[in-house]
Amino acid sequence: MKILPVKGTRDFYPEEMALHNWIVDGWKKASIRNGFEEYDGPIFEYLQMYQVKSGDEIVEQLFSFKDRGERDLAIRPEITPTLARMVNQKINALPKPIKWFSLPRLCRAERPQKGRLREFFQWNIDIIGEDSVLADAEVIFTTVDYLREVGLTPKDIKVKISSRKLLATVLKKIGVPDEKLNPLYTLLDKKVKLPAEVFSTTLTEQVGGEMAGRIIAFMGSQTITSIENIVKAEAGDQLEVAIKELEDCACRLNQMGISDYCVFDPGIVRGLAYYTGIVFEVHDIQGDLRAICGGGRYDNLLRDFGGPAVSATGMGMGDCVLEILLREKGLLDKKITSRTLDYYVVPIAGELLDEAVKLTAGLRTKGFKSAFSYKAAGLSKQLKNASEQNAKFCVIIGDEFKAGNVVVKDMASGQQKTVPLEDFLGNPEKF
RNA sequence: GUGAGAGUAGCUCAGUUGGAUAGAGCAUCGGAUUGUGGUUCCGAGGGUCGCGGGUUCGAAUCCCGUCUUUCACCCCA
Repeated sequence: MKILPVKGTRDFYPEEMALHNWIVDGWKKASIRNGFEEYDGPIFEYLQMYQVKSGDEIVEQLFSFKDRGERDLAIRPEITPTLARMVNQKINALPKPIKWFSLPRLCRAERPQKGRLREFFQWNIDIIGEDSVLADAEVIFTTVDYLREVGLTPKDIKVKISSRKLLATVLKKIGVPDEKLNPLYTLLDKKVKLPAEVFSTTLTEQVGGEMAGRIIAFMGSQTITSIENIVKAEAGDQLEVAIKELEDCACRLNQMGISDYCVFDPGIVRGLAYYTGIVFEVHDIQGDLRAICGGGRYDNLLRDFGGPAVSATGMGMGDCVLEILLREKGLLDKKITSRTLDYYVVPIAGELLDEAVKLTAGLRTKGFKSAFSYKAAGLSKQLKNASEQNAKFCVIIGDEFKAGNVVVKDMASGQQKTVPLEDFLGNPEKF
């Protein structure tokens, strides 16, 4: 009976695993050099935890089950609720600001499509307990730090930055009533995907022509300062605060040297309601992929999970879209493989296999990645095997072993020399 | 959950109007090659044509169902 892999899942054969590890290791290194510490939680939690933030419709989009004690559980579709739970549990004991990262494996019961599977990995970084936009800037910097390291340039991607606070205050000043804000966010979030006319008509249906015109003008703003042409800020009001935050953030990003990656874009809304301040997404410049990552400030989340009102800001990046983009940009063409060896030991005759096994074990004991041929096939074939496994050196055990010697061959240059086995094993790197 | 396209060897694909034993390249394994790799040459293995049903003298080919997959919608934490 043939059993297929489950829809929307991936098998990681060694080749794919090597690539996956390369991505995950990059995330990890970028996190650590930016001062984040790793955490993780269980891969399933109480189903209720995911309903707190996102409501009941979320249940349709995750894998849930009952355990034998009739508890409603769910495989984690995101890790932020776990983070909130973990931080809340120890909030008083943790030094602030809390800078944590995680590389969770997540599952969502959605229909797979481009850049979106039912099981995936996501890089998460969060800074908790710091109100300053410096924290938002640091989250953005860490994100760019990674993307830049893997070879993406300002010609490939842009960090589009806006502010939920800005959007909310602008909409209120324009005259949108509070109860219409959330449905409006959903519509505004779709602006780039909809034809301009459809967007305009739908918007007019929701708020009327006059407001719609001003909202469209706001959404088209190229700079932070030009917003005041549409709505006026007054001293001390929320709009002034929001503008100041965005300007401060831009200033920090400039100090950090990544301005060329960043752009103000009031079209960035982010789907869910819990964002409270700066929000951002990274997009490919061509714009034919979904967002590479998204994040922002969510100052109420810990409180919503039964903790104190502690501010937080963070980012999440999935592996699927990232991999598609890197492949399109030719950044995965270089060899990413787990098949490498320091030494490949070649016995020429069957009776020399004993020596090959002993020598290989000796090299491994000294910490060198080494392998031997299982059978004493022709030298030519064994050298070919060594090449295929990307061996740096071959150690040939043949006739010269009668005099206690082996031949060490540099696979890159082809040069080789005969050396006493004892000397070689004593200090392999010398040869 | 809704809609559209696709499914032939491990991979990429060919297969005439429905016709006889379903092919190629790459990959794998073996040999040329009993002391010199990345090239080359020769050979082999590998298929329930996704699965089930129907039409037909005859189906990889046509029809229906189903599964998988791709893309879009919903949603996007």
